[in-house]
Amino acid sequence: MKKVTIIEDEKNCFLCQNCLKEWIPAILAHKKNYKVKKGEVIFREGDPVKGIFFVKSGIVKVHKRWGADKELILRFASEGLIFGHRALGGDGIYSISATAVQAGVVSYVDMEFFDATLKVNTNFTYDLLMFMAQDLRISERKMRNLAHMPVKGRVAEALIILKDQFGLTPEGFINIELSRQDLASFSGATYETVFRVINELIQDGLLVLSGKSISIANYNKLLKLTEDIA
Amino acid sequence: MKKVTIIEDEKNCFLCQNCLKEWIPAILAHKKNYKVKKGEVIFREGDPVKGIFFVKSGIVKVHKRWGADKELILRFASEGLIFGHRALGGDGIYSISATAVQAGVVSYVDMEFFDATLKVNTNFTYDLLMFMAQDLRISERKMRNLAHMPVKGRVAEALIILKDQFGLTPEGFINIELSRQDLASFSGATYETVFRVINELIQDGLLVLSGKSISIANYNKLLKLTEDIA
DNA sequence: GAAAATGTATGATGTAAATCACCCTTAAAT
DNA sequence: ATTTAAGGGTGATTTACATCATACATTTTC
Repeated sequence: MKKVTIIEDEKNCFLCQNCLKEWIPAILAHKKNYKVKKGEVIFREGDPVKGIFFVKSGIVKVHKRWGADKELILRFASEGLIFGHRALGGDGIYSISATAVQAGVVSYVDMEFFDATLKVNTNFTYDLLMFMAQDLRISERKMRNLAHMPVKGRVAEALIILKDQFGLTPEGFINIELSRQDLASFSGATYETVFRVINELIQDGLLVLSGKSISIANYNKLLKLTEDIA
Repeated sequence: MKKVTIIEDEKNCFLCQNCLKEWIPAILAHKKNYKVKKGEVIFREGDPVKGIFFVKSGIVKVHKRWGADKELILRFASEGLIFGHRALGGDGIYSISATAVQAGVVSYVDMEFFDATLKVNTNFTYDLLMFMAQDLRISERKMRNLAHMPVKGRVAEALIILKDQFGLTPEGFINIELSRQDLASFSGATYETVFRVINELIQDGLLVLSGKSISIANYNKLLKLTEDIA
């Protein structure tokens, strides 16, 4: 990661916007900005925890591996989102990896300073608590899906989540460049199975492809695949 | 749920022990204690959120269903643990169900009061944040396991978690009465598959059964089944 | 600009785990 | 006390996925 200096920094800083005005100088003094390239690993599962990150621009995948060549993408952190915060109160080892899937800039503060920020800015702590409750609801739904929902439903849900998080291009395609392998890892299935499922969804007129871009042609039918009433 | 009055109530009250002394009278004024029978539903996925619960005694399973007859047990709340807190900052609908698996007493405070408690007791909010970060790490590991770990490993991990949380009886058995169906739901597999896997584990000398009770005969081998290095 | 690496596409084969089926025991309910 | 329900045990069958194999396209690298 290459360190970069950004002149105007308060405007799109997650911490600055959620903390006391009086604390902003402290944030600016501690914060470091890093440029990350596509595919660059920010930290790896098992690494010692050094601090907390925020996405300034670009997209970061948060993932966990199994064995040598299997991974599960837990979520994508896009502009304004925090990542690495699951390390709070832990054993000092990152339980997940973070890798840029689209080049951008990430902000970083060391753990000690982040902890001080929480203790000083009680409103920020409260807001973060609400945010993490939301994270937990999403995780638990995904757990249930992995245990019981067929792959088709999981792919459908993955696409809906991506559409909600990243929106659509002017042409109506889901606005994220994602490899098929990453889409498979996000759905919790293999590349080949996801490939076949997508073909079925195209046959049935729920999706339309254009190169790597995916467009949702029938949202209601796609949504129905994510529901549990057979 | 039958409401019960408990005279000495500060001693084993999760809130009292983590909040400011000055706040305790407010807690005692708002808190309600309910007796729950084995199998009794405390709240159901989809119900409107009314408040937050704490286990005073007994064991509560937190679970999420799929279709008519499939469920996944997310975790067990035992003495002193909070449940229902994922509702914080949500849409006012419980995303999970809570059911007693062993009779006991649960405490309850309404959402409004809990929210006030968070705002007044900033240390409590901080502690809860750390607790939820831990919850998130556990959830994400379980997600990864459901996606990639074979059932044998998941059953092994379930048993280790149960042993860590509930300890052992004097005779060395995992100290929780759990139906095979619940063990299967906690492992994210069907009753039949878990039954077969347990038999294999007995054959291989990793487990010993006595009626419904399970004893871990070879902890290291069991632990090895939960690791990802093939 | 050749070579290596990475992503995409698709059929054939294998298998882990779900589903179905049945019976048997124990606990709860009428 | 007899029925009903709930949990436990076990084999046979099915299936949804993963795995394997192979080919081609595209991007990156030296």
